[in-house]
Amino acid sequence: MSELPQFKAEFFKALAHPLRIRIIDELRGGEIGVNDLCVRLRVEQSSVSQQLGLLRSRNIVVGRKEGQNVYYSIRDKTIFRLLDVAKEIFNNHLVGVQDMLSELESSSDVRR
Amino acid sequence: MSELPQFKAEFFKALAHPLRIRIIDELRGGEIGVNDLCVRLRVEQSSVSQQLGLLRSRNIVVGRKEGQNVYYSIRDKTIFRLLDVAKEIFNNHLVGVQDMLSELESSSDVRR
DNA sequence: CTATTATATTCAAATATATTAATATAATAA
DNA sequence: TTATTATATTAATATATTTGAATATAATAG
Repeated sequence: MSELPQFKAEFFKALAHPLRIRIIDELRGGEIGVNDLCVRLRVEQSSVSQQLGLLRSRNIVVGRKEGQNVYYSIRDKTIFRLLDVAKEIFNNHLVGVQDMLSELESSSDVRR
Repeated sequence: MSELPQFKAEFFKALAHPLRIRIIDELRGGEIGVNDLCVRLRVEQSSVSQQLGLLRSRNIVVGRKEGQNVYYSIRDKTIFRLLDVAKEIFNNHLVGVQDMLSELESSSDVRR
């Protein structure tokens, strides 16, 4: 039997953290240094490094050391596509909610 | 600031479980009953129901009761696309591993 | 060498999730 | 009603993850 479900689950687990998502989003524009990341995200250095470490261990991100700075980038940009599809799913859900709301409105004849 | 990262993280968390991934994959062919799911996945009923419950609570899946059976289906098929993109990412990684292996081989001159 | 700056790691406590077995509910059949 | 079948929920325990503070490392400046 395929191991793929197991791998996929672990991969999604790596993405299942708000700060990690935010970090990945920041990397859309290309390589960025740790310090910059901390400033932009307004998160303390130790937390950012921790999550970068996790992403690194899952091969989602790669660091390049230059002097005393480390610049990170996404290893496989397909991940951005993944996040975009996730956003699309949310948009669909939001539409669903709006539909529900307007149905409620019209059925109770409150409007106008 | 956007709440999207938080939502996305929770969504990915819902997908971050091998059995839940397998369940979703089974739903690609359309609606399927709980019992069928248990048989196909060779997992006991209680575990399947538990994970279905989780997926239901996250609006990923929806159940339709007919007699004593409950048939589940995916609420938004965009999720299949998400899983496909995830698979693509794995394929990329596997290629990367193969590259690594062949580099090792050639650098140590063990081959042929 | 010492101090400073950038980044990473570790640790303990809190919280969350997974697992397994047991039990509950609900529909139907006898 | 009682028994049976299908599904869902609960509870106990085990395991994993998150968080924040402290500390470690590594590069460079003085």
